[in-house]
Amino acid sequence: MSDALQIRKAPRQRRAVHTVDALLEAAAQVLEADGLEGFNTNAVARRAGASIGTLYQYFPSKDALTLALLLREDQAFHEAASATLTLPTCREALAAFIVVCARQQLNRPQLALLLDQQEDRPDFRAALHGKFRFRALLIAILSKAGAPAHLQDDQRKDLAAADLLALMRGMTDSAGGRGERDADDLAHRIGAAAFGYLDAAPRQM
Amino acid sequence: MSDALQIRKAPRQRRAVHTVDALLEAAAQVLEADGLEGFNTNAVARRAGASIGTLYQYFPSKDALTLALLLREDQAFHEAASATLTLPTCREALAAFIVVCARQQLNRPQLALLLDQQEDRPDFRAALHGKFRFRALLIAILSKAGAPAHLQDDQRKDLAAADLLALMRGMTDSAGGRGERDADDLAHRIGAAAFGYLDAAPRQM
Amino acid sequence: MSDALQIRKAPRQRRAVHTVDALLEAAAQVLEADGLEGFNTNAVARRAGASIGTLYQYFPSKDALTLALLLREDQAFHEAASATLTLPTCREALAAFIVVCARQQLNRPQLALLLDQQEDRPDFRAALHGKFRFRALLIAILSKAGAPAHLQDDQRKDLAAADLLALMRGMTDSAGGRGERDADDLAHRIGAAAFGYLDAAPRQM
Amino acid sequence: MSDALQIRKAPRQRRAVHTVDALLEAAAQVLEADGLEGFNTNAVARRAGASIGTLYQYFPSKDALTLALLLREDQAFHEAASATLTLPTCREALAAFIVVCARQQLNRPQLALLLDQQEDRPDFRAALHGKFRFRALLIAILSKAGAPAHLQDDQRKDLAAADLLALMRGMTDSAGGRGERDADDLAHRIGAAAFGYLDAAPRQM
DNA sequence: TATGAATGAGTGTTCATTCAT
DNA sequence: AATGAATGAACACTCATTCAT
Repeated sequence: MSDALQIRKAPRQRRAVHTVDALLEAAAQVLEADGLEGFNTNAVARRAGASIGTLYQYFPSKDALTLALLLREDQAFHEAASATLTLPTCREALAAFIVVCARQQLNRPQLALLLDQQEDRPDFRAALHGKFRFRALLIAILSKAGAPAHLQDDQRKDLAAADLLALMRGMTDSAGGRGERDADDLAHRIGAAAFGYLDAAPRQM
Repeated sequence: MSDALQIRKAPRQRRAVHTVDALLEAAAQVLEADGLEGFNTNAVARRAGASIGTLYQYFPSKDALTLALLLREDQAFHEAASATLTLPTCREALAAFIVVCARQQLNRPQLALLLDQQEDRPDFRAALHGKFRFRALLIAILSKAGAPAHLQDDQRKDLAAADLLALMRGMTDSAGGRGERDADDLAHRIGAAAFGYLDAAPRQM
Repeated sequence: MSDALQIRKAPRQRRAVHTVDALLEAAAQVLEADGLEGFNTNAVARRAGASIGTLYQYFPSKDALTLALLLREDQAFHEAASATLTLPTCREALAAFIVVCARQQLNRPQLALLLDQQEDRPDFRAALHGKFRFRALLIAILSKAGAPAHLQDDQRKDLAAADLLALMRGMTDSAGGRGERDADDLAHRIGAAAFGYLDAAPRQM
Repeated sequence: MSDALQIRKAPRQRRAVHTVDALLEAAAQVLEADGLEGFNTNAVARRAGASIGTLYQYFPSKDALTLALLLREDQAFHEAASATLTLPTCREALAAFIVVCARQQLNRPQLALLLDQQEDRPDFRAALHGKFRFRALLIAILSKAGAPAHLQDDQRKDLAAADLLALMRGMTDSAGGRGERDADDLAHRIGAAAFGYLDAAPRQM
């Protein structure tokens, strides 16, 4: 279980690097085109123009392939999202973060949706810092100057980060599914909900 | 495609009604316990104490079974949600609607999550008025007295309904996945985001 | 691992019983004809005139099938061997035991040889009392009247039983491989070695 | 069939000799560590620190590798066994022969067991004089002074050699499998059976 | 000469679905 | 109406072997 999700061997020759790339891109395309039910290793290999044996030389299992795709897709996304941390205030950073997320999602919406669902699988959760890295990012943003007073508490901050992430994910997935293409408009609407969430008074219990 | 998703025959005898109920409840339990990957017709029949042949007498395909389960789960939910239409103002109705959704989701969170995902399948979308019924409901709520002025436009109302639904779904699924149990607290947080969304000024383009 | 080797479901209808029998006999024939390397589930199903799905309805894995075959082959053999316990003296019982073994082995020599090898697999050892039942039998025989004095010690008895079993197995497998057909002659030669073994003075250390 | 089992090319350079040795030793280790089911060419090459291509430069097939290993393991063994021919009497030579066998087997028991089984494969039998060489040796021993009178007949001598070899193989494999380490004690027990076999009167038919 | 990337037939196994009883 | 035996296409994965570099 531990190494069953790791890449099997690092490609050394240039040809091999190209093959791995082709396999990952093929995986993305199959997932987009045929959904989870059409996502099988034979189809991925075929679309990559590789043999099934080649696929398994680099990925020890179907799950390892999926995970590698997840990581690849999160890569650039996470870097862009991290850059928002340089902004001084909570509101600025959050707004920028939302824009980054919306753009990412509308880029390849079908793919993003399916990968979002895969990220929730417990075995992936374990092998992945991804989701949690995004949450950590959001927590850092909520710790910046100008954050609502009631978010001083770490526990509340944690919950707020989870809520905001979920809200964003829900809205972006839905927008992607409906074929929206204007990321900035989507970001604006998400921002409305997110800032509404932050500015609301906490519930009195 | 036309009848492949319809129930095969209406159960006439009381015993048959009971069998169908048992099959649906078994389907729900298998889905909750073993997830999508453990959800297969043999397992459902076994858990229902019925034979696989019996299952196929009432459901012409696995998809028909899934769809029937979806409808069953939406039934009570939809009724409770409809009741909120009796409330006079938009804010009251929306608040009540959110409470209903949160309670529904936290009732059987795992099941609700998986069914939410199934609802997105294109073939189900087509055969299902469900999702759209909820959207229609929400549109009706947004047409009540006290709704933001910028939602006069039908197209904007449509978009807002989709956004709010997505936002709620994202937050409830996430809360359910984290094991939250306090539906009213969850509803309060969702409300914060939802009303924030509604009260925000529309984007100037 | 625990139930992966057990039969999956007991056949209820007469047709099913027949199918299971056919599968086991097909397994035996494939093993005899094509050896371990030709022994695969598809070949077994094909020879049984069944589909691969049917095979897996009764045997949850290839190993379960192999194990079931092992048990089937040991069944009659073990019963006949047990009957030798009714004989009064150690020498009579052992002689009879050897005859039973020789006959069993020369009956389907190729099959017996391959099954002997399978019996040594650790996972089968665990799931099987078989081999040990034979050893227990032999130990009981060595405890009868007329057994050599130096076999009073339980540990020595144990070792002697293992040695005799191994000796018999080696000689019968070899005879079977060479195509011998005269079980009584083989038994006579085995007896010579076995009684020589028993009558020899233990080593002075 | 003719050259598929032969070594592909004799290693000329010293480096190549070393490579072949490393491959054979790696084969032995893989066989010991992981059994027949873990014994594959990729694993052997990896353990030898060579590439799969290199392996196939020296061994045209997996079987050729196995066969070469068999020959290597028999080499020293056969030489030691041959030396017993210098002893004058049948009993002395046989006793010495047994000791040599026991020591060989307990040296690397797991390996010896698996190679014993491979030796029985028909295609190996054909390509191998090994087994028969040992039988020839034993026949020579049985022709020495002091051999039982009833072994004058060549056919009987042949059968006795086969029986004794099988008996020894059975007992040594079993002892090795049980983890025995005292080769001399094992040899003593084998001797008891072997001499018992020789001294017994032939069966009257 | 050595490498390791690539191949693809083959194997174990699952599961939706049918149909004789 | 209910059963459960049977089917077989489909899929994950392995491994002996080849060949361009």
